[in-house]
Amino acid sequence: MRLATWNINGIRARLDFVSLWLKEREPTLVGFQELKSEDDSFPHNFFAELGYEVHTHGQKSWNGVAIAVRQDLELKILQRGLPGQESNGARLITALCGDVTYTSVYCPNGKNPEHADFQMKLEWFDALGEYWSKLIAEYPASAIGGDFNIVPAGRDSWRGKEGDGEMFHTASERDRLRKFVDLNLHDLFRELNPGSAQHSWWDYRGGAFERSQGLRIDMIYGTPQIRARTQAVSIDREYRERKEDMTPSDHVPVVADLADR
DNA sequence: ATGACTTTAGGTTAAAGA
Repeated sequence: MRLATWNINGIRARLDFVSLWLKEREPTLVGFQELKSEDDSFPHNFFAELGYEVHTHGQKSWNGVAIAVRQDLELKILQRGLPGQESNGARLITALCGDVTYTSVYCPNGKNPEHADFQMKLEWFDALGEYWSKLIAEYPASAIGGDFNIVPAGRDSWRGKEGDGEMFHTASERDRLRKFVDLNLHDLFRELNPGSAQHSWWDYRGGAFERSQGLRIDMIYGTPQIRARTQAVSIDREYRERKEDMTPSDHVPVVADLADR
């Protein structure tokens, strides 16, 4: 089973890139974030022609998450929307495929520590922990992939330790992320690539990608059962490169390969 | 440098992103 996560920054603007990537990677389950599309206008036919069924939790203009599954597999949606946080955007969807649950999350940005959205971001992570605790009590083989909008540690930022305290690197954000991960979750990329300083996002502005000024904010976490089955995890850096007249997302996919049981 | 670039909504610009 190949799991992936990708913040595609507008699904309708990214169809050419998504098509190339699905054909090359052939993932089993994909969590998408930042659809920027309502459920009714989601391009289901486009994905069906590529062999995928997509379950969406969208909204107009902003946010929006989805889970795509190879159309020969059975999938059941367990949850749309983070309980208690629905008014803060369409940011979570959970599916069950076989004995594995997969959740796609788009965590709040928070803007800056002085903004009201910052406190909302912290509370959102608390709510995510509450939801996750209940989910894993019923489904011990659970994974969650998405844009967490927090840099876990110094080596995950182009700024290194110098970034500590800056937005996305603050102690309060990292405390909330750590509290969530402490629910016995494993950062699959980090554990299989312990010394790596790869990133998953680069600003569109100022030539950040060419200057290697990125952040690792897109992660896939798994419970111990998922961790035990994980064989390889990679970050698809090449999908940040402009191809012909196609504009990439500012995020790239993260891909995890799990052994079949 | 409240910058840079890109998306959406919908309008001749603004908001949001990280």
